[in-house]
Amino acid sequence: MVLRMTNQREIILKELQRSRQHLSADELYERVKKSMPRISLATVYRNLETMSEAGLIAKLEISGRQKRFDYDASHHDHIYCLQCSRVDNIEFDRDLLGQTSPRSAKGYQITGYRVEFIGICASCGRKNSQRSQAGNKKSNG
Amino acid sequence: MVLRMTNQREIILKELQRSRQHLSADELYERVKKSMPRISLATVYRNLETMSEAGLIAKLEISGRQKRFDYDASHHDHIYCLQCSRVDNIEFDRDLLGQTSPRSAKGYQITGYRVEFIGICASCGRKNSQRSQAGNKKSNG
DNA sequence: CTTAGTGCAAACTGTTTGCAGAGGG
DNA sequence: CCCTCTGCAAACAGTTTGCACTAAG
Repeated sequence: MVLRMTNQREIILKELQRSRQHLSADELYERVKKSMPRISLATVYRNLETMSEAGLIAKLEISGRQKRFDYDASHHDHIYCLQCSRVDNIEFDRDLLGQTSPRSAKGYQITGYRVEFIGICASCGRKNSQRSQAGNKKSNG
Repeated sequence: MVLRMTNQREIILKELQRSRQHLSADELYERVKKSMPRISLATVYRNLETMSEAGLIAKLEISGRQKRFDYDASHHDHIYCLQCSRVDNIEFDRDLLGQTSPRSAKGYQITGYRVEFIGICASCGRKNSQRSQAGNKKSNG
């Protein structure tokens, strides 16, 4: 049960931190392969799981999407892009929601809540407005 | 593009409504099979997709879990059980969150947000307290 | 040395798709 | 009649697992 700091584990963790993004297992695998070509995807999955259990990183489970991993294990909320699935941190007054949210409902004992913001990221927004500019003279189907 | 009300579609819809629960595609498939044994799981998936696009039902995408479908298509929030994955409706003051939540962040144009409550449902809570009663005389590992 | 961790391939879960034939309007 | 819908099987994406071998402590 003692956690060993293997080469693989270290590289995965460093790559995730270096990215400053919320990467999926396969994105991370592609990056890590560059410095360790024989690493397997299963190892990446196993280590991400282990490290998120150990609290070194956080596992993000966004509705209906591939899991992503966060170099920042502290509790915070996220926003994701409808178009490209990119995930970023978001800050808002979580306490206020905590005050107004119910403590129990329908016999449930409530242990927590998750807030996901949904939107269009800067780069997709830019692409969209370029596209609609171009399409202006034609129709917009 | 015209929606046909086939036998399959009707049975799926009625079964979902009758259940008054938030069922997954395969749970629904098992129920529907009783009155229509030759129906295929693909048909269930296709119809759930079609009907949620048409606004007849709602598709629930809960973090890191199988999709579930809601006979009530109106917008409301949900709570799910950590132990058995059961999903129920929950009511809370959504407007208040709307007022305090940001309208944009990190270049994102925010189009919505989703709140998920997490907890232990009544029946799992009961099981747990029975178990801990029984385990009281021993240790609690 | 011991036992956690690895690479590989194969399994598994949830969901989607291509196809030829069926049936709703 | 047409064209949407169906059942089936096969494909697919993301993730997990069994196994024999490797390496960290």
